[in-house]
Amino acid sequence: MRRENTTKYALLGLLNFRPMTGYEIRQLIEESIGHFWHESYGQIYPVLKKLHFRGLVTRKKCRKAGKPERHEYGISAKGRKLLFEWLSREPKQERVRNELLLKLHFAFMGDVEDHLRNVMQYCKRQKEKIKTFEWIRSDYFKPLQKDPGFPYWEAELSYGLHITKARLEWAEETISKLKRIARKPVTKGA
Amino acid sequence: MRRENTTKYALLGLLNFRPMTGYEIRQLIEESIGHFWHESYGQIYPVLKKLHFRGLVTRKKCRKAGKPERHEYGISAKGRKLLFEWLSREPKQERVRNELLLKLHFAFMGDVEDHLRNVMQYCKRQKEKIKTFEWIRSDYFKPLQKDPGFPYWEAELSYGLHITKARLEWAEETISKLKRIARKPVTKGA
DNA sequence: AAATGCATGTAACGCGTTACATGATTTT
DNA sequence: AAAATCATGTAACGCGTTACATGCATTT
Repeated sequence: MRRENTTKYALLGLLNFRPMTGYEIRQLIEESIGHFWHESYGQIYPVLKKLHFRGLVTRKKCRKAGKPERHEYGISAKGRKLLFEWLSREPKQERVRNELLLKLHFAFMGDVEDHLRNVMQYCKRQKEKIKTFEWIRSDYFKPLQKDPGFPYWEAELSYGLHITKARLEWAEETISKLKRIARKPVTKGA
Repeated sequence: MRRENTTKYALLGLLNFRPMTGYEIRQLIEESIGHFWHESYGQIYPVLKKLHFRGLVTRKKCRKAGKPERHEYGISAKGRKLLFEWLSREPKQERVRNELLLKLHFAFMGDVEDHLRNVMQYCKRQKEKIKTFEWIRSDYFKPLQKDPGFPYWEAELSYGLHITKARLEWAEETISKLKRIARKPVTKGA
């Protein structure tokens, strides 16, 4: 079983909203699905090229007034068919690699303070994320309420909030645990 | 900034528990840190070879009675130094790619039933995971209580529980949302 | 003796990242 | 005119996966 290039489906899905250039795709990813997906230019442009070669997207030179030349890509009927076929399939499970937890697994070998600092940093990031999510919900989502995609986007956001809050809770709990360890090293304990 | 091969640190960390063969390493990963880390043989063996070449691990032929030849690797002083140096550094942030959420983002383009099925599947897996975690806590952890690493491993497990419960909650919430959509498609709604 | 399983590895492949190259446009 | 920014790409690299190869030991 060969590995599946998911990038191509991400691009097809985005192009099914509207035609876009590679640059716009990247920007849209950042601002709309950045919480759970990423693509780099070094991936986007070659994949677009390949999709075009395979007839899954159309490509149109378009030069807007006072702008450098750009290529606008749009999904083709063939591409849409492939996208729908992929959409109907079960998502493949992500394989996680959590470096923070890996380090914690070895933490007793090193300095507690280092890991405490790491978890505190982690904790801070979760708090920031939650603020962002709440901003999205209250401001960014306003004009989208009538969109057929809205309930799904709401579900995505909710995912982010649930997970991030869980991480935050864990981090706070773990910080106090690490603080106890730092005060009372096991090698010296009763 | 070149990409960092984390596999090498994972292996060094595990070998710092005790000397092991590649096969044993793989097994240990599966049973101890499998919830947040993975390595394949095709990665483990070459990396061990490279680590040996660089003098970060020692290698010893060891043939146990009635067993095929095997190589046992152990961490060297140099390797331990590198491990500790890595341990003290801040973990690099993971870049997520959540295919389930990506599909949800495009879900309104396709069939609600497909996505409902996906989320239900996801929900089921979370329930199973929670059971596993609870088994680990009640049974697997028993003999480890006195280990200096124990509080950290407890924290790891707690991470798994927090996250998995959050995912489960989200899944249940999302299932009812999707069921509502399935009954009342937006294109026909009031 | 054959089949299965254990254990160790190599080879091929391709995804994805980082760094670099290019040119046009806007700003200073 | 120079610097910064926008936009589009290519090239090199290497991590990690999958598939394959090998050989010994145990089971049937």
